[in-house]
This record gives sequence, structure tokens and C-alpha cells, in this order.
Amino acid sequence: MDAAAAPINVAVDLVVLTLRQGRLSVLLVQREDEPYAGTWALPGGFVQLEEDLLAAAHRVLQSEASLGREHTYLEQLRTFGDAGRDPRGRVISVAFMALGADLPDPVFGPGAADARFWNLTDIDPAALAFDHAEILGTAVERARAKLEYTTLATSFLPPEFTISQLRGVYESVWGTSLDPGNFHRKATRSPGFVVDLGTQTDGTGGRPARLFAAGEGTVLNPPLLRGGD
Amino acid sequence: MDAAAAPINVAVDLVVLTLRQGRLSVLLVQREDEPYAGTWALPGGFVQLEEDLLAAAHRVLQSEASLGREHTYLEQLRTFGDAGRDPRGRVISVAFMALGADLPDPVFGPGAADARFWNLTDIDPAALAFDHAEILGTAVERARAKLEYTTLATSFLPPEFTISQLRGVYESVWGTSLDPGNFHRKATRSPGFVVDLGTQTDGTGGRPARLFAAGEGTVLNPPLLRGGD
DNA sequence: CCAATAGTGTCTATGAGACATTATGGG
DNA sequence: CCCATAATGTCTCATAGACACTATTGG
Repeated sequence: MDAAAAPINVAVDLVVLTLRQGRLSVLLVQREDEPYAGTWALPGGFVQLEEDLLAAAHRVLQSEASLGREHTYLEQLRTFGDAGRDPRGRVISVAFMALGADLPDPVFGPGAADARFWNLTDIDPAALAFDHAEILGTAVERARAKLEYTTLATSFLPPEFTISQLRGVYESVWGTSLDPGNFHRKATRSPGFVVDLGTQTDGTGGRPARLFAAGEGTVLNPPLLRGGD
Repeated sequence: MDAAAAPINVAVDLVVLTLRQGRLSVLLVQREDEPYAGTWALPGGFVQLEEDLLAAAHRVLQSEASLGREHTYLEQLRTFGDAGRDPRGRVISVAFMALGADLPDPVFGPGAADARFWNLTDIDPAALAFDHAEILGTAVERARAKLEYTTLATSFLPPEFTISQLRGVYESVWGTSLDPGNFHRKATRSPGFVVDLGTQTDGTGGRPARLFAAGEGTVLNPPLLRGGD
């Protein structure tokens, strides 16, 4: 804790994930300025001197994605700080992951030429600015892992949802398909995962589904496993 | 990624965990200088301008705990950066967790009045400097969780160890007791966890135990669960 | 032989997954 | 009636955990 302090710049970068048409998507911003002008990057910004890291992340989320604190999950991933990661000088970036239900395309602010959600599969990682491909990969990996043992999947859904929609989250994020019957049982029996609202959807060519809301629990015990074999 | 850059100082803080006499212990340094002179803190130091974060963590590990890169597991935890966490000004700290086999008491360097390993149970969290109690808590939680689904436990042991010693790691870190027979089966049957060396200890009042080394695997599948109910 | 620890076998309950079956809506 | 989707039931297999048992050393 004692040595010469160095003038290092601190930024936050956000991996905003959502599902669009059942596909995992991430918000990217096309940079207007150098370095990496014209290329796509994660939304981010420098941390202000008196600003908590989480507050900085929320500020960027608001300004670059028009997303408020409600209905958006936000957690710190980790910090990327290799000496050569930014050509402008020493910049370390505290990366955050945000999850939300089918988010709108953002109204982009200054510094951005364009901003929109990309299907994960349409992104060429090598084309992203800075080390953002690595940050994005870390976020996706974290999201996939957390679906197994937390109730995080509900963050991808609106306040009221069906078990099919919840299953769709798992299938989209994991890229697998799951047995509807078995999934239904596990989801409804995991304590604290979902709450039966008693209401129903109107059937769209099938039996109407019950509506659920996210439960109070955060941990899934027992976990919902991918076939990790 | 575009706003006024602020002069924020970046530090690394280390949570160095080891087992001493079968108890989970952490390295603390008694601060010599203000702020918090005389109180115990996690070892740490400022990041140099041209230095990767991981390199800074390794440097602190070497200088404050005399620990080289060999036989020491090191991973980033997360970054603690609330605006008011350091009375000297804005300092954000990238926290790392280090694990090692029964580590020696360190020769402490400048800035420290004393340095030694503390049993976790002997620490009064409220007495630690800065927000180090929160950092320590995060590390312990992470270590406990990672024992479940990774092969990390072997990091607490010397290159050759018995299954009993491995079980002791779990029991010490989790604070539980495990069935020796069942643990033995699970540990030896988890692919990539341990490698049978074919050699034996000399029995110390009991049947001699086979010696094992850490396997190549990093993930434990299926996981070794705490009774999380 | 006894004590102590290492390692294996056996039984049972639980849960995952495959798959069948019933329930409930719309054309 | 048929189709589609929701929800539940049933069967089988694998595994966790309790616990008994065998193996191998030293005293």
C-alpha cells in the first residue's frame, strides 16, 4: 500500500446482454473517435473522481443504453488492466455485466456513431476494439455459468413470464435444447425461483400457460445443470 | 470511453490464504504509516505505470510474502473502488486471492511493522484497515465456493499429498467434517483431480496412505458438494 | 492382539433424464 | 375432431451419503 502512485486512468466497460428473438445479444457502440474510430466496442466511460464504480456503471448504462436502475441486473465482472491494452496510455477497465428483458435499441450519445444490439453469433470477435472480445467472452461465460446455480435467468424476462419463456432463456444462453416437462418440474419446484401468479396467458394455439414472477431466492439449490459431460 | 480522465490511484491488495495446523489462515501486515498506522491490513501496493495488474500482484506477493510464482495459485477477485474507501484520496484496489501450501511466515519489508499469518477465526473484521474486511470476506467466500467445482484444493497442499490431507483442506476451509470413505471414492474417481503416484507414506500408527499429486484437470465434474441445504 | 488410519463394499434415498400421458385452449 | 402447447406421471439409471467391512501398518 506504499509506493509511488502512478497516473492511471480508470474506466468502466459494460457488457449489456439481452435476448432478442430468442437469441443472446449484446449492446455494441460504434466508435466515432480515435483510437479504433469506426469499429464496434462495448459501451463504457471514465470513472469520475468522486464516483463509486457501481455508480459509474449505472451512469454509462443510462447514458449509452437509456437503461435505468429498474429491471436491470448489474454485477462487476473483473478488471482488465494490461499495460498495453489502450493505445492512448494506461487505462484499466472495470468490466460490468448487465442483463435485461428484451431491451430497446438505444438512443446513442456523443462519441458514438451508432449503437445497437448484435446477435452474439454475428459478431467477429477479432473486429472489436481494445480487448473487448476478451471482456465479452468473460461475460458470456459468467452468464452461462450463473444460470446453473442462481436465479439469474429471470433477469432476461419481463416481470410476468411463462415457464416456456424461462426455458427459452436457458436454451438461448446455453445454446442447447431442454426437455419441456423436466424443466417445468425443476423450475417450479426450486424454492424461491418462481412464484405462481395464478393468472394465465391466452392460448396461442395451445393450452394457456400459467404466469409466473421471479421469486425471492438468488441461489438455485439444487442447481440446474447443463450436461457438463 | 470518452470523458475527462480523473487522477485515480490504482492499487492491488492480496488475500494470501494457507492452512496452518489445519486452520485456514490469511497473511496480514501491520501498517507502519498513516492512515491506519498500527492496524492490520492485507498486503498490497500501488500499480506501476507500465505494469500489468497480474504482474503487480506477483510483485507484492514476492516483496511482502517472499512468495515466488511457483506453487502459488493467484487469481483476481474483483475491484473495490468506492469513492470514500481510502482517506488519502481516490484509490481503487484490484483484489487478488493467492493460495499456497503451508507458507512460511514472511520477512516483511518497508512500510510494515509486522507481518504474519492469522487464523481466520482470530481476526476481528472490524479492526482491519480500509475495507479489507470486505475484501477478505469476498476471498474466503470465493475459495469456499471454488472448492466445490474446481480442483483448487490441491493448491493448499505440497506436491505430494494423501487423500486424508486433501480431505483436511475441505474440512478446514468449509468448517465441516466429511465422511472419509465417501470422500476417498469421490476424490480418486473425479477425472483429472488427483494422480496416484504409486508410493506410500510410512504409517504413523495406521495403515500407510498412498501418495497423490494434483491432476491436470481444473474443473470438478461432478462437483463435490457441501450440504447446501 | 489392539489401536489407528486407509481404502472398499453395500444399501437406500434422491434426483436427472427419457418418455408417456393427461389437460386445455384454438381452428 | 385435430393440433399445439402446458403440465404431470412413470420408469430407469446414476450418484450422494450412511455405514459396515476389510486392509495394513505400529505398538
